Formats: sequence, C-alpha cells, structure tokens
Amino acid sequence: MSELYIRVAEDENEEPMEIPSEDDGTVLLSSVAAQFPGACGLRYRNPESQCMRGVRLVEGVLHAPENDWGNLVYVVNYPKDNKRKMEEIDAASAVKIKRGFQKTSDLIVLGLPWKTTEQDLKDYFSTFGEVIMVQVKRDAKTGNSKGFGFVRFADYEMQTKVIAQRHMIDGRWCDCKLPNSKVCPDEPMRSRKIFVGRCTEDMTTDDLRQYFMQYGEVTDVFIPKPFRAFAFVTFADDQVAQALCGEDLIIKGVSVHISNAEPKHNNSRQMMDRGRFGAGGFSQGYGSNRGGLGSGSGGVNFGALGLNPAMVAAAQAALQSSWGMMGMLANQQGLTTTAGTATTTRDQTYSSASTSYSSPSSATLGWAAGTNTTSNSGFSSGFGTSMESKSSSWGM
DNA sequence: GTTGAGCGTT
Repeated sequence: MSELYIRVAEDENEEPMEIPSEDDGTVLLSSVAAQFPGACGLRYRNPESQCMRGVRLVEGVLHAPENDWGNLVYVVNYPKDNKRKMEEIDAASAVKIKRGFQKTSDLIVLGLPWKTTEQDLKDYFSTFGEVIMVQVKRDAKTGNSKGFGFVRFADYEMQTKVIAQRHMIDGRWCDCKLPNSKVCPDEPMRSRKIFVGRCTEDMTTDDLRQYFMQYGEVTDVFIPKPFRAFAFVTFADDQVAQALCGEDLIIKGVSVHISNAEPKHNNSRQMMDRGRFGAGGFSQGYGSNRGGLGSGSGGVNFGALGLNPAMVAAAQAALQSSWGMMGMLANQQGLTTTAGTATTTRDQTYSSASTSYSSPSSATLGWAAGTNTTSNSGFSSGFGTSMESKSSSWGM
C-alpha cells in the first residue's frame, strides 16, 4: 500500500505524472509542488456531474475524494488560475509571450558532492530539458571540485522550474539559483522574504515549506545551522510575505513570530533609493502592515477563519495581475525571475519525505475559491511610469 | 538562543 501513486497533470489534456501518496493514503501538497512548482491544490473532473471538483486540502495535505484516489487524473491548481478571466488573459498571455523571449542564464548549482562530474550534471539536468552547458568548478591546482557548478538550459521554462525545486544529485540535495552576478537588477528584491522567529529545533525546511505554502508559492526556506531558533522563508510574491509580517503563527503546535527579513549585510543599493529601506531600516517602513491588513490580534489561529491577511493579499495579487506583471511589461528587458530557491543544509540529514505533523488547527485552504474580496482597489493609485511603479507599490 | 554560505581565472 505504500507504493501508491496518483496521476497528476498540469492540464486535463497534458501527460500526467505519477505523484507518490503517503502511507495514510493522503498526498502532500509538497509532493505535488515538487513536480509542479507553485501548485496550490488539485482538482478533478467528477465523472458523474462532469464538473470540476476541488480536492480537500488541509494544512498542506491533500485528501482523496471519498477516501479513494481511484484512477482519475488530477489537475494542478495554481494560485493565479483562479482569476484569469477575460482581460486578465491578455495580460497573462502577454507575459507568457514575453517569457518566451526571455533569455535563459547560467544557474549556479550549489552543494554538489565532490565527486560529481560534468557528465553527471548533464545526465541529471537533461531529465528536465535540453541542457546547453554544464560546468563543475574545480581548484586549478588540485583539480578538486569546489562543490558547485553551473548549468544552462535551452528553455526558459525549464530554468524556472529547476530554480523552484531542490535537486538530489549523487546523493546530496543541491540548489540551483540565479548566480549573484545575474540577479535581476530590475526586480529589486523587495521583501518577499520573512523572518520566522522562535522556531524549534524539530522544524525542518520541509515543514516550513509545507506550512507556508498555504499562503502562496514558497521559493526558499533557510534554516541556519547549527540551530538558532529562527528561519527565513521566501515567497514568490512580496505581498504575501508582507501580509504575514507581525503575525504569530502556530507551526507544529509552536507559536512562531513573523517579521521582515532584514537585508543581508551588503549590497543591494536599489533598496535604498526609495528611502523606504534607508536609514531607520525596515521595520518602520512596513509598520503599517502590522495590524493594517490583519486583525492585529496576537496569537491568532487563523485556520479557523478560513481567511487571513496573507490569503487576501495573495488573492488580490492574483486578481489584478499585480504590478509584478506590469513591471514585467513595462520593462523592456531583464529577467523577472525570483531569486530564491529551496534550501539545503550542509550535511545530508534529509529525508525528503519526512513530515506528517499533527497540526492543531483545521484550516481548510480553499482560499482563492471562496474569497470574494474583489476589491479591485488594492494598491491602485499610481502605476506611475515604469520605474516608479516598482517602488510605490504597497503603500497600504 | 528572534536576522542567512558557498558565486564563475570564460
């Protein structure tokens, strides 16, 4: 019974992929997201009614309809699909077309085993798509691997996919990221990253990823080692991150505190220039968010509400194709990729499957479906002109 | 115990 797989596809007509279920018959959203980065749920066509039905999702765990996955092909839900209506389609497809033009860039592959060769890299990454370059960086004298390398794909979509997940290469978990030299100067990394304080030692990167996934696509989780009682989680969407700041969330029964990730000491001058991140730092600038969006009540257990600030933010982000897209369209060039990635630890203490935590709240995460918060007024006001719009965004 | 690695002799 442990070898059960369900069939999942990006679209009803696409080739399905088999995704493993857990021993109890559930399927982890993280398992789905590992193959379909950004996935936030599943749906399927009900054979009787011919209607699409959502699969129950509770705290990152997908439950079989009628306790049996059957032989159906399940279709992946993505956050934005919920609101690709009418004119949005234009924006979306415009972005897609634009993406088609997007050039790929080399990706740095971190955490490689010393023994990994370029051929190994090529073999591994070719399973994603056409690989046009691989490199393993070595010490000039000794010829020993430095433990990292580079890879480049022919296809930008593949690159995006590869960045969004972790990679098991020759027995180690590795990360692929845009190299520092390529991190997009266009998209200042406005805080998509949150600081998670009061973590306990038993919280793994997988736990955090799986937990925070409910609010939006998670692109990176970092837990310092040795244990230091905090972590960083990066979302694809800064609004989701910002909406969570100030909250106390319950993870594995423990109250953790969310705040802004301070910029890592060093560069990123682009953050400074709006004054917002300047001198006094961060906490002030974003102060408005605390309690602004959320019911400022401390120690909330939002599960019960079925709706929470981050979800609203995510919904809004989805509803109006967000200035992120505007930004993309406005800027005639550059990558608009997220810079983050899944995280690795130095040693191999990983059991990617892990996780089956008992969480107290029974959050039913149908967020996008039920949110009628179509307040198209979000951050509106001034999409000034290109450059300005970036920095003026979330003044709410 | 509340602020994080490692980045390319092209």
